[in-house]
Amino acid sequence: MHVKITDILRKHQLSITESRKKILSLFWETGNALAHGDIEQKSSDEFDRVTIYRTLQTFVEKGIIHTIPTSDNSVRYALCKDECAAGHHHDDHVHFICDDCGTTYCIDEVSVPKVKLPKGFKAAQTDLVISGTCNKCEQ
Amino acid sequence: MHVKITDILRKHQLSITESRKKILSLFWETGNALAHGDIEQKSSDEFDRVTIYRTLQTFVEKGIIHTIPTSDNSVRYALCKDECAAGHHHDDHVHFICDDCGTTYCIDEVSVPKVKLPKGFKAAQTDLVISGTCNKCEQ
DNA sequence: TACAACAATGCAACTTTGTTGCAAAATATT
DNA sequence: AATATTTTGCAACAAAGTTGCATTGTTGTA
Repeated sequence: MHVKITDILRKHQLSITESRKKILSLFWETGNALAHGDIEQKSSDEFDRVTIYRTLQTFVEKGIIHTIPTSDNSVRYALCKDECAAGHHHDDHVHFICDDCGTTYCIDEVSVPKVKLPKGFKAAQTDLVISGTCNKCEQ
Repeated sequence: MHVKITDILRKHQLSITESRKKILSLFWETGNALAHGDIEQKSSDEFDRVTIYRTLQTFVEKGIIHTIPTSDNSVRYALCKDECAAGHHHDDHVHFICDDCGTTYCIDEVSVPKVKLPKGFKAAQTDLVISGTCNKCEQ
């Protein structure tokens, strides 16, 4: 498992550091999306806040993680699929945010439908974010 | 025009105040979505920052405006259609954010396609946000 | 129209979130 | 193992958002 993580970093031409390994493994273990705050809590003062900001930024630029827009001023991040390359994200799956527990899922099974835009509008990225109740909070 | 604005406030059982009239008319005049910062600038020290926060919050609760999720930690707000009621928003149109000029459009012509979710997931709200280049920034 | 009841505003103080520059430490390269 | 490069932590700051409370403004009623 640990080997896998350093491989990912190497693959994206990033030097192997403690913080990058730790933060990347957090995403790996959690499975779901994480906000900056989540990472700060889970790494519990292991790293400086600034380091987390910069690491996330680097990961996004390199195509290791992608952002998920939200309406509550807490952008979330999730692991990209292999197809993602630096600068060009291909995350055409749906994201689901649970109103109860706050967990953010990547619904890989469902892909974002293509949308026709009015003349002159050119789409670069499309995000479909659904909020509601997840399968754990549902009774 | 001014009559219309007070009517909207009255219709949602809100008392008519200067700040509410001003902020609501800003949305009306602009047509596009506005972030908190935009409103702060456009009302140029006419009101306290706190008042703007609270006014926006009230408008969302009452169903006068709705939020548009973004990936840059600057939630935007736009006028709801008539069908929106307090607590229940029905904004099933697409939102477009221009990467160049930052303008956020409500693309009313296009409606959000329905999506099948895995078992146990119940959707309350669906947001389709597209970013790219708008028809003004396109040459 | 004036008055009482209520709601909204402004202010101050504070918390949280995000940013920048620079010296120290860690990583990579030879 | 030694040097060049990158990353980190610290400090200081800027921006964004929140809360309590006294003051002001709004509404409904007499």
